[in-house]
Parts: sequence; structure tokens; C-alpha cells
Amino acid sequence: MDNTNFTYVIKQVELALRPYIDGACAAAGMTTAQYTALTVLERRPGITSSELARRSFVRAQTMAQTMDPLLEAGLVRRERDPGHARRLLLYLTDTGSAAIARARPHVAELERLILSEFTADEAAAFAEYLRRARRSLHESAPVTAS
Amino acid sequence: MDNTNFTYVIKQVELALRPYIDGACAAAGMTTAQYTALTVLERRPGITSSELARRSFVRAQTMAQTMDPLLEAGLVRRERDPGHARRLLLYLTDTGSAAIARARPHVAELERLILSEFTADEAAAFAEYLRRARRSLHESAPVTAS
DNA sequence: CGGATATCAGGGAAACTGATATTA
DNA sequence: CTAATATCAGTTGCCCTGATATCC
Repeated sequence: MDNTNFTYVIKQVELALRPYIDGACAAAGMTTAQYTALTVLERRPGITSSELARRSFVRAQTMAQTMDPLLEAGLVRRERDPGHARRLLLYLTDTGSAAIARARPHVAELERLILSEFTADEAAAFAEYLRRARRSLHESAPVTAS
Repeated sequence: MDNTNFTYVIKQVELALRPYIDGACAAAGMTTAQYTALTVLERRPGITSSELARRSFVRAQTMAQTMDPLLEAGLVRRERDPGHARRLLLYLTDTGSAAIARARPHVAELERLILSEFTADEAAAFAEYLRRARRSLHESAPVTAS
């Protein structure tokens, strides 16, 4: 019996997390994918949608689909890159910042729930391990099922 | 700026994992949800679909939807609980076991990729942290977004 | 030319809610 | 009566592939 089974447990944690995070985002008038995109945009203003997609492990079309309602609702604005006519740079608006601010406390509470059984040192190690796993996966390329 | 952000990183790891695990399962003729259900069934023969759903953090209807093609294809069989006419107990068939066996090596390789930067001790700690997080989430109840 | 960006069009796996019949 | 199981029916968020036009 496979007693490690990381793929399984990671998926389960993500599934267990989903109703909480979906609820928190919905309460702020967003979907989870939209909230996630907004928080990345907050830290990387002027990023392109394609680059945002790469960092989020999704296709450019998927990210465009996520961004559309945010542009429509005025939570994100975009402008042409002066030196790259093909690129559209994304920026959070004040409305977008306000939306993040509404959801953030709920997400923070969820983080506390996840870590309720962790010491500070353990939480730090956990965060480091997750990022390490992410890096190993990102630096490889999926074996496309023939 | 939230520098821990577990919800975000866990989701990212799951997303990064997805194409690999989907590919591995597809190569064995299954979807990922089906493979996962089969592996749980392997360890818990005679479980009901509802109980399987609870353990998997999904609704009974979702699990039934996952099981249907597996029953149809003969990877899983089910029979009435002798002492509980309402319950249907699930069992892996030989065909089901063979299907798991086909996918397992691919999944094991994926596990090695995830852990390529981990020592044995770190991997064990990582597994323990993931299970601890899962437990904290399972023992609570999602705050339904009002 | 090849490589990256943006976007149109369509599709699928997997979760959800609501409602219903049956049984402990 | 209430709770749990199984199931029918419909919906949604969020990924995907394929194809196309534009720009460096």
C-alpha cells in the first residue's frame, strides 16, 4: 500500500480547501480564479496576461477567460506596452484593490484554520516544502499521454 | 503582502500536478477522479459510495457520477449490504485491480518528481504536514457564503 | 522565417445545488 | 419523524485543444 501518495493527499487538501476559499471569494463578489489573479496582479503590476498564465500554471486562453469579467467590471485595467505593440499590460484599479481587501480577511482566517495544528517553525517548513514541490514540477515538462 | 499564502500555493501545486496525473491516468484508460476512487476502494473494500464521497471531500452525487463508468466497465462491482437494504457495497474487480496496476508506475514516477529535491526525512515531514492540514479542514465545516 | 501575444470557437472532467424515493 | 443512502436532472467554474491575426 502506497503510504506516501502525495498526489492523492495534495488533491484532497485542495478539495477540502475549495468550499472555504470559494465561499470567501464569493462573499467578495468574485470567483476563486479571479481572486487569485487579482492577488498576483497586486504584486506584479504591469504583467501581461500570458505571463500571468505561465505563473499560474494555466494556458493563456484560460487566463484571458478569467480576466475578461474583471476588465468588464473595472477591477483591472490594461494598456498597450509602449515598446511592444502586441503586449497589453495589466494593472489593478482602486476597485480591484478594494475587492481584494474585502476577501483577504476571510482568506487569512482560512490560513489560520489550515495551520491550527502547526507551530510557527512547522508552518514555515510546510510553506517551503510546497514551494519546493512547485519548483520541481514547474522546471519539468508533463509527459503528454500518447 | 501575505508571504505564506497556503491556499494559493496548494492550488498552484495541484494545478502543476494535474497534467502529469491526468496523463498517467489517461494512459491507463481512466480519468484522475476514477483512479483516485479505485485506489481508495482497494484499501477499503465494501465501502459505500456515500462514505467514499465523504472521505474524498465531495458530494454523494459527485462520487456516483465518478463510479458509474467504473461499474459499467466492470472495474467495480457492487452488492446489497445484507444487513442494510438501502446500502450498496463497492468492491474492486480483478479488472479494476489490473487498471490500478497499469497506472501505478506512472504515478510513482510523478511522486519521485515531486520529491526530487527532498531528503527522506523532509519527504516524511511534508507528508505529515499535508495530512495534518487535511485533518484540520475535515474537522471543521465550511462557512457557507451568505 | 520562427516565437510570443491576444483572441475566437468549442469541448470536457469534475465539482455543485435541488428534488425525490427508499430504508434504518 | 428524522437521518442517511441512492439517484435523477440541471448548472457552473475552470480547465483544455485548435485555429487565427498581429507584432518583434
